Amino acid sequence: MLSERRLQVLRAIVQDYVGTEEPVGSKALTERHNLGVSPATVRNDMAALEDEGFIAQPHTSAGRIPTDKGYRLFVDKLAGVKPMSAPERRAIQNFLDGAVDLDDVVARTVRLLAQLTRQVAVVQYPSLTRSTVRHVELLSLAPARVMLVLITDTGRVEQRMVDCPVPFGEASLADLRARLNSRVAGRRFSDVPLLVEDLPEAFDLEDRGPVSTVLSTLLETLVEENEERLMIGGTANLTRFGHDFPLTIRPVLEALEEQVVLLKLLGEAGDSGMTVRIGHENAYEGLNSTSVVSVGYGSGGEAVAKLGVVGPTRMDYPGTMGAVRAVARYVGQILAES
Amino acid sequence: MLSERRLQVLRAIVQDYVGTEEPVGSKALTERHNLGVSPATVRNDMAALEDEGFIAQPHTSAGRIPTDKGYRLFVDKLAGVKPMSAPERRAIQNFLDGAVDLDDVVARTVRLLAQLTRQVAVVQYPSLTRSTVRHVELLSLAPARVMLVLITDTGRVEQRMVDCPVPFGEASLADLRARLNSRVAGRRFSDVPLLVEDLPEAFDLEDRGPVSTVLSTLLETLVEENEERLMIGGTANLTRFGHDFPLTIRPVLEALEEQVVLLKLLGEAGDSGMTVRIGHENAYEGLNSTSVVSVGYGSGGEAVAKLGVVGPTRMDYPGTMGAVRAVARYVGQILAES
DNA sequence: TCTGGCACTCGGAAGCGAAGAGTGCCAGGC
DNA sequence: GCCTGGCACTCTTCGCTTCCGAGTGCCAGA
Repeated sequence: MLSERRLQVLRAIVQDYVGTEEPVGSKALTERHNLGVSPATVRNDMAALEDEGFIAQPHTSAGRIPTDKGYRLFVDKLAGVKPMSAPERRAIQNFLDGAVDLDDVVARTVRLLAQLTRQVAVVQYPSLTRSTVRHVELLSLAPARVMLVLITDTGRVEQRMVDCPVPFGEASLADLRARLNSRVAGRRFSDVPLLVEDLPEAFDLEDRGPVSTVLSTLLETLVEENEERLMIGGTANLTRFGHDFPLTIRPVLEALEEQVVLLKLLGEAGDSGMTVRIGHENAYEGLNSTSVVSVGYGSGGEAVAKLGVVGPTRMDYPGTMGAVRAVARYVGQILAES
Repeated sequence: MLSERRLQVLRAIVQDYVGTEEPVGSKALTERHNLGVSPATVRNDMAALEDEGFIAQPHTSAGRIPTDKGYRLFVDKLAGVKPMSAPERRAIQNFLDGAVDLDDVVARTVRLLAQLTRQVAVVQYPSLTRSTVRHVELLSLAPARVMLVLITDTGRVEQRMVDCPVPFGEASLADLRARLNSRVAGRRFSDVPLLVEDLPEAFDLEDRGPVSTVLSTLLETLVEENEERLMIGGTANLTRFGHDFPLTIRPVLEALEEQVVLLKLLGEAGDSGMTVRIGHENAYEGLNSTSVVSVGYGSGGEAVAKLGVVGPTRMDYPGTMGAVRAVARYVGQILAES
């Protein structure tokens, strides 16, 4: 177990390194933080911290920088979450309040997060399966062609074209619409499959074909993982990443382009509470020198999707976590209101 | 006027520079292209080209690189559009054919363009005002709350929430829906305002309020410029930009994040045919060292939106133009089919 | 008008040395 | 037993000089 002072030393190293972006030495540490001991003592502590793998030296005659393990300890034990100031909170609320629809909410959230944290922001659209159905609409566009529109309580809208094997009468369609809505409106999407299972039986034999086609499309829409959309922003912040550019930034940009990777990234994060993945803790290789701070957000108490930021492992964790948490909270409120 | 050979020299310089990314000297030129003259002669030609402002020297003892003006001449007079090969065309078609909805078409187009050109791809969603109405749907979500859903012939769907001042009866809503569709279905969005102008008069006095509210929301949706959405991709290709990284890449990333800037960029491009904007020809300062190749695409003969790529001025113009043109053509076909 | 030759310029790479930051270790003090 | 000041040592960084070569411009001759 590390002594109290050694933890203080580690905290000081992390803070200084995050601030200056340069390896920090024993002398500078004692000058900037009054630890009450001499540089020589700090040196001993540093040697111990290095033995334990919390810090490392880039090269022999340089200061120390925290390792992923060091950041992990810092986040878990040494630093809290820095709350947003009142003006900041007001600004967040004002900015988000101006949104006109779900797309706008998400877009604004991305911008906001990117600006607050000066990092890359990632916001997932409220997921279908965890939302509840507000309304299902069926539009007859052509005799054998129906458009299916799903509206969620979070304001998200999904539409899908359905080509029926045989024409579908307007009356039957209205019937289906009515029955469908009376069964599923207000229910969770994940419950829908069970709720509509026996629906075709209520129809005449001739209509069962089209009804089944529509229903199976509906179910498809629900399970389709790739409908998990997300939006990213603030990539220009990547340029503040480090000095060794192309090598660092490239894989990150590539990862950000792969929505699958990002969704997995957010998906892996714990379901409740804030998750911080540091450096190599990220499964995806390209993000090994980045940290991901993410948290769920939702209209009620329950999370319907996640949002977060991607930044260098050398980031201001307390501040970033504070911003992410605050933004998630307000987005949840906005969604609940709409 | 420049002699034929001098134009050849310019063409050779552009080609070599694009290939090697290094200033090209007179000796290398004569070796790689059989111009039939000696380096000394080429040197004279180069001096002339430099006088005219088509090429420049980064520093005294280096080779020449093309200026924006040089690229302009190259694009206008010296190079054609390189057609895609048959296998490439097939690949494009196959890739786009798999799309399930409009979002998917746009997403796939972006990926495709980025991969083909190895540059940043920008694809604008089919614009509302230039499309025609397929269907307008009104859903009653609550007594005084209506959801307006617009469906275009290109498959695009827009929805908007409408809060009515007073409750709106189900029957009246159905009436409005029917009248609205019979008037506007199949018509161009730009004609809609005129077509619905006198619609409120057909209703009872008590319903005119809600009807007007719904209609004005409809019109709002149509004119709202910021509803011009677009998608970008391939930003990882920016890392192949140049050696002087942060400085070059930063403003470009910033520009790409500003949808307004990009829309303006595409908007400025000529309405028909391919447009190439080279370096300083771009109004936006951050893109002064990039070129933008864009072209309109559409389901019929007419362009409903634009797509293009953003890359370094030092790009393979014939190849890029060929790819952009081919992709635009196939996207148009896909939209027409759906 | 083109060509070969030649002197000149200048940027980039390589080599060298001094400076400085930071460390590890040790002996002595509290 | 822990902390401290001192000291020798290690490396990186920076500036300086030198050298090399690519590329040019110009000129005289074919």
